[in-house]
Amino acid sequence: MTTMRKSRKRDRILEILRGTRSHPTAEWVYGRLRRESPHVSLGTVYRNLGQLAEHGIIKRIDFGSAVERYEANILSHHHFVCERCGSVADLEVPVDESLTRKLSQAAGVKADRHEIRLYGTCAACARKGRKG
Amino acid sequence: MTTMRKSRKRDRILEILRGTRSHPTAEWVYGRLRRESPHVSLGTVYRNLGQLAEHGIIKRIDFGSAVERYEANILSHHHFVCERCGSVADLEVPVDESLTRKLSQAAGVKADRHEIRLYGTCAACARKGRKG
DNA sequence: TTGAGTGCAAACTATTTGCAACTGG
DNA sequence: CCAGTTGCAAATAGTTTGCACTCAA
Repeated sequence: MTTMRKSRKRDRILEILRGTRSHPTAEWVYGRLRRESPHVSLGTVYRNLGQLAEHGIIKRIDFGSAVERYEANILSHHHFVCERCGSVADLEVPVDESLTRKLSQAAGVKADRHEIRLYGTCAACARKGRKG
Repeated sequence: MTTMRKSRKRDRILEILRGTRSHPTAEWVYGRLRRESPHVSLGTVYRNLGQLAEHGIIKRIDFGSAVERYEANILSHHHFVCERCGSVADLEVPVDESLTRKLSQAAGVKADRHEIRLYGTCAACARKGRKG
């Protein structure tokens, strides 16, 4: 993680992201930024979003990898995701179906299911030492 | 969603997936399948995994899109994901931090945070009609 | 001055698709 | 026989990277 110098582009990218309630893609941010900086490159947007995320100023939301994963267990269940190696494991705990209704009502949305993801370090990675 | 004929390859793909507790990628399944069918193509694996998922026989785990999304809200919060259009919205409900510990203990893993994702149909999509 | 930031284009990776041959019902 | 399945290769889509140039500290 390198130190961050100040940059007009990055500032604007952050402002754009802060100015929306949606959870935009890099492409969307690029489109917005291009209105004021027609020559900005998509690479710059990716680089800056990545840096901002690395510094904890914004968040990237996905499973930590863009790769699709599949599982044969189609019963509702939750997952544990290792933030070091990206491995995924099923949680051996019962799913509280009523939580979907409770959360939906509280949040004012219409959902028919929910999934919980626990994030941490898996046993294998923990064994390999504490450095990141 | 087309009808599914029986196919040796698809049967094996399903068996391979059922034979692991990991949550493999298409590439991983491909590697396994190639041990017994050296000429199988990656396209076949993708097509079959996709079909099995479409028919609800297996599950695909991700946000419904392989595109990375970013958000400026770095405080812990949950999300609502529309299964029609893939849009993501923050849930305006407080996060129960103690749930991380409770779930971790019950599942026997070491996690330091959790995230809940509600899945359903967003208001905009619901308005556009019931067909899907 | 010097290392970070940028535009541009090329490279990469994961996934999808067109096509001709094959196969199950 | 006919629609679904497959291998192969080419095409996409999203993301990353090398390079030369610019800019901030």
